[in-house]
Amino acid sequence: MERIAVLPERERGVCCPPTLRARPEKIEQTSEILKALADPTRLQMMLSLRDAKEPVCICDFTATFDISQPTVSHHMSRLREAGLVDVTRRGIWSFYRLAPDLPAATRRILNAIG
Amino acid sequence: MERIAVLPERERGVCCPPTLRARPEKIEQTSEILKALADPTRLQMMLSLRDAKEPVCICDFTATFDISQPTVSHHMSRLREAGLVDVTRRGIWSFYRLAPDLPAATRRILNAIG
DNA sequence: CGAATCCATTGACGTCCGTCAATGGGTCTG
DNA sequence: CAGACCCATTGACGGACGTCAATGGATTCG
Repeated sequence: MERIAVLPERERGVCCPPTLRARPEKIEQTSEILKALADPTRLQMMLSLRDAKEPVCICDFTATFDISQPTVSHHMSRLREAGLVDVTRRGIWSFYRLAPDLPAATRRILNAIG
Repeated sequence: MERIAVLPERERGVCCPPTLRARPEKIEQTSEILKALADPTRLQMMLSLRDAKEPVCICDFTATFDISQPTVSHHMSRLREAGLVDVTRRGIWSFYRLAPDLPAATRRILNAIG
């Protein structure tokens, strides 16, 4: 059994709680963002919007993914509630784009993905 | 009503499916990583491990978070199954650290967070 | 107006998730 | 060996999630 990097010495019954640098509120908020991204369909949507030069409409996503139109709408609602996305209606169509006021950290995560 | 950036012109019944750049398999895999991170407790744990100079044991997390010991173990199992984390047992203790072979993209996400 | 198109909402269903109490297996100390 | 300590697993439960079929509102075209 190899000795992995610097295992700390310990005494029974004594714990060394790690210091939590981030505020709990911030953690909660970040985990909401991650929840919104943690679905294959929504992730795909977000990457499409990230790389799109123009806003994209629901009908396009419906044509792309192998899921029903209500499900596409449902996912978009979740992205919107998470503040990741932005709608504009024009006639019959609903066009979506990345939220223009996306926090820097969120944008970093999005760019880190792929 | 203001005109948002370049809304594309559309014709009824004609869709413009966005091009999907990432392979579906890769998307699925990334979303698994995000699922593993998308819980406040696990996110906190991952950030602690990211910033820790030494491996951290379960008892420390149990002392830090306001959840039961089985729940702490359960979260660690999920992180391990996602390949994000690595265990070493020493006597009574189980020490965890970030997986040494963490993919570059995963590491970027982790650093992007906070 | 009537038909067609796009989209959001509702209701329902099965599955996964986060949590705990209880239990048991390992390991050290006296 | 007996007791204390650390940890993983199991089983259970309520809640959230992903999906669809059905419905209806809104808008445009003929």
